[in-house]
Amino acid sequence: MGRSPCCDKANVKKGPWSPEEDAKLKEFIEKHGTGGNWIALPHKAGLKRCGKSCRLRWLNYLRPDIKHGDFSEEEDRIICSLFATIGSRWSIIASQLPGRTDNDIKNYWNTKLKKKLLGITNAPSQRKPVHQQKHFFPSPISPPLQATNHATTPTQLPTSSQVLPMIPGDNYMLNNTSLSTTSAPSCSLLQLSYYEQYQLKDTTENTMSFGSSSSAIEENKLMFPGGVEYNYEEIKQLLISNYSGSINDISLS
DNA sequence: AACTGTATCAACCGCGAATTA
DNA sequence: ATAATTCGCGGTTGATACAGT
Repeated sequence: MGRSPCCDKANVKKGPWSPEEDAKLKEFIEKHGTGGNWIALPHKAGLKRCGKSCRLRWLNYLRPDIKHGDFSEEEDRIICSLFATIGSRWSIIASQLPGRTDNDIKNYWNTKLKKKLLGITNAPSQRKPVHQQKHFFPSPISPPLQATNHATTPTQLPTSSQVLPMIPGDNYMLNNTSLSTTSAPSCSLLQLSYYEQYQLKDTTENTMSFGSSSSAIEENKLMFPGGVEYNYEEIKQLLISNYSGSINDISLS
């Protein structure tokens, strides 16, 4: 059995919303709320729209606490930190930025921020390896989250103890080995440590974890969000050279 | 001025998860 | 327990604006 459509496609208007439709939807929701049923809402509100379309319009544009306009440096930092940690979980990222919607952040990332950070040009061959990117992630790094939030849902964020930042001079554990960061690892490498626990994938999409025991690497490549590949050995050596602890190697076997 | 390529962003689509009957 | 329904998410598309030639 196929999935039933959420609405009668033939009798539903699509495309941009008119000011009149906006006004109708806004007035209805402000008066009656959503009633917990988006599918029934357009009929009640006198709109020839799909419920999903109404929901999207309200959440992304009409609701009163929406923040429009340019993103601040601080918002950039939060987005980058979270993207580095959890990837393209836009709704979670949006929950950390009051007034911003997941759609907004997704668009902003895809059209501006990604290019700004990766230094992407139209020619992929001009992409720089990670250690040559001056600001692969913004600096300085601030903790994106408080530890007490997001403790229970399946989409939970790492706690602040799981999410670095690593601070030069502090000590950290990696593979049960104590690391000292007195040599002040660069911003890029600090941020790479986010990937160590959560994001590192090889080209066969096996997730790797620098901090645990197993992974498979083929062709010595690491795949980063955005499809950028880097040489594993290169990154490993950079990590090692930036840690002043007694670590001899970062084992992935 | 006309045309073309690129960037932006609102909106749509399909899917999995959650909820309800 | 299970099928149907609804919600919410992330990826993608398409219309429009803008920049460059």
